Amino acid sequence: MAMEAKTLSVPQLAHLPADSADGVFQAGCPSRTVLDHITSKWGVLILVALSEGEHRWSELRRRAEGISEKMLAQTLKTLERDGLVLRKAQPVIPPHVDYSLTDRGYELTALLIPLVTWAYDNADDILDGQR
Amino acid sequence: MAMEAKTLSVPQLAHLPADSADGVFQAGCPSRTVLDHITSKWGVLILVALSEGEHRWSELRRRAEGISEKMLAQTLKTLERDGLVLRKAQPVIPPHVDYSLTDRGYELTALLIPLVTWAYDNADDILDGQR
DNA sequence: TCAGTACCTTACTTTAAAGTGCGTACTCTC
DNA sequence: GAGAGTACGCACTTTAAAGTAAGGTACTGA
Repeated sequence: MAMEAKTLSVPQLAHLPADSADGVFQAGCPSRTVLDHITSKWGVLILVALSEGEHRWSELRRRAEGISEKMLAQTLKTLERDGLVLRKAQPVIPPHVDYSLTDRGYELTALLIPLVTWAYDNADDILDGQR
Repeated sequence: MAMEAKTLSVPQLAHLPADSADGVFQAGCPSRTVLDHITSKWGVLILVALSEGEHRWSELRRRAEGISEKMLAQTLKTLERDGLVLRKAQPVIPPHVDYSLTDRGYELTALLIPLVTWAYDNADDILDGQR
């Protein structure tokens, strides 16, 4: 049982399914747009935050430290338009709005979270190696 | 009435390992920098291209359609500094330089490829839903 | 000789992303 | 009745990312 920690069994052959996703290399491919949205600085953070459950506007603002109100609004709007985030507004005063993930959003965060975790785990090593 | 079709069996409790990667939400966290590199527009494409094996400069240039020479140079330099890409230059003329992934690079692309594949598979759906 | 290839670098310009600050229309607390 | 909280929208400015264009080297093949 020793150190199972991060012994990722490096799959030297992690290929793209060449027949299907090869198109990302083409300039006009729509996947480029989608990729830009989901790999955007704040997009990643918001998606990951929402993977932990429903959040209100102000909770997200506090969670994603450093985000401005403008960027939060913009990011949420994009993700909502992409069908990744669901916006539920209650017509009360003061306003109460809940954000959560759609099915598609959950599907995506399942892939995003390992990436973020990897970045976190490797960040120090990577930046240290640059003297 | 009963048009709440979007309900989901929320299958993925794909949580962050809260104890470890939670720090990404903090403003000064080094993982933010690393995340920016590996989720950059061209960074993703170059990494995925290299996951298919060694490539020469001009091969990468052709593969990642639309990239400028400046961006290719810059992206490769960043990835090399991050210890994700290996540069092997043969001192011949005309110059011959091969780029490949390091172990760490392979580890990363193993996570990146599912993401890119997902983006490709869902791109049309996502963009169509915005009429 | 003269274009062509391979791998870049530097300088300049354009564009898109992000930040700043203000206003709104309420209500609830001090 | 002053101030804070809530969820934004809008206009403006700053800054960082990206594109454009040109140049450079040391050759090779025509």
